[in-house]
Amino acid sequence: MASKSSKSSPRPKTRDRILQTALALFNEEGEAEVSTVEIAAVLDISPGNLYYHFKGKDAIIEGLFDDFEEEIRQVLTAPIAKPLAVEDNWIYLYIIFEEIHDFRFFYNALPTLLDRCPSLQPRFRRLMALKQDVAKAILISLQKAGVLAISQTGVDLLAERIALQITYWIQYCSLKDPNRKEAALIHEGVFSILSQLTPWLGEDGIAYATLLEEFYESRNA
Amino acid sequence: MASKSSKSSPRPKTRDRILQTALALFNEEGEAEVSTVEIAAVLDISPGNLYYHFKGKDAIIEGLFDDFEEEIRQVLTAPIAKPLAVEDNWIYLYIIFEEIHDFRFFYNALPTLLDRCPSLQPRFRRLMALKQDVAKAILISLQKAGVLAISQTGVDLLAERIALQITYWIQYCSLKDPNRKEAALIHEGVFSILSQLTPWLGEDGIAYATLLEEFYESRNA
DNA sequence: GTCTATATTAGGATAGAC
DNA sequence: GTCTATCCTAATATAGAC
Repeated sequence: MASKSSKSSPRPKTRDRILQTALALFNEEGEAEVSTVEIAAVLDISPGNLYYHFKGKDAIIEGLFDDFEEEIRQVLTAPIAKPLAVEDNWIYLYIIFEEIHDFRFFYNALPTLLDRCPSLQPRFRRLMALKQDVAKAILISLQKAGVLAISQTGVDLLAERIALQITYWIQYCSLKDPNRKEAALIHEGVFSILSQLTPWLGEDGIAYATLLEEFYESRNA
Repeated sequence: MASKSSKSSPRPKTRDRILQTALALFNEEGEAEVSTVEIAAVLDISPGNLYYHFKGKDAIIEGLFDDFEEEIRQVLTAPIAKPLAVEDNWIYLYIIFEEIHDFRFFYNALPTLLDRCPSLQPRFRRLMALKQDVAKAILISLQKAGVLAISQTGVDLLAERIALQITYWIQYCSLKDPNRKEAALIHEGVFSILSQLTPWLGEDGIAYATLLEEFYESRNA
């Protein structure tokens, strides 16, 4: 019942090519600025053909969301295993950011998009909640391990702020500087989020901050 | 050279009624979903009349931005006077949030809107930078006063996170729960932002946290 | 599955009378 | 300043041949 965009069939399937091209165009120009005709033109197929595969633009958007949801769920449901040290969670942030970047057209007009495709509303909301829950779970495990000296309500607030920052970091940075390279942008986002934990680390805070800055600089040259 | 939407002339001026109605509709349904014809219909004037006052929808948007920019600048350029204690800055947060809420249609599709109205791009970017600069200035004065135990780069990071959170808080909360009342939403946003300062307050942190929660509860009944 | 052709609609925008 | 009437354009969507 979900979309099979993976390696089930041999041929280059038009349906998948449509999704792929639509995604690229949406991300570049914004979903609102891209018409079905344009997608078809880029693919060098007829609009009629496109409509054979998708009932319309909304169906394409839903198809793309299927992919996004699947990938993001994989990331979010996997890592609830080993929190280790604070700095070991950065890899998940990276992956989430990359996922969001890949589907950034979606995040660039969330309210508009969700009320044009009401079926996506609950699904997106569940993803947001899941993201925040995972953040909270990680924070709590760090708290219980004595790494984070933070109160219970502090955890809730922090988890929410982190979830918000993850959601909008890429858009915010792109607004400030549209020419920013993806890698640098994501790297800085991870750094910004992790650096937020510093003041709750007590004595280890200084060491952590140093470590974090080294990590940050390491990719900045 | 700016828009005169204030009390300069006696009559109820159609131009202003257009702006006012457009703003209400944009906020409710999203800018993309509102046509010039619809605006005219709600106002009970003809589309032709609307086009007499504004070259088109983009001109209306720019007119609204003029108002927004003016108001937000007033707030942001005024307060650089007395930072006092941490908790005294909450009033500015309130006002900024209300301003953003009043023009939320704009924030709900920033990337799309800005590349449809390129003239607004540098203006909006300046506003974002100003917001972040003000946040930073306040944080620095608190730091210098010995209230905030935070490093120089810590201030930069914190100011950026705060600016981001201000920008997107309302949208984020509305996505989670569309029925949330404006007042509660803003109140919680102010609380969330201020609570972020707690861990840098050292010994006063506990007192501050308590004070903050009382402030939060006080409006929550 | 894919094409060509075309129907349908709606939004943006203007001309000219009042 | 305001209205009526109308045009233009572009996007969505479908029918029917290949």
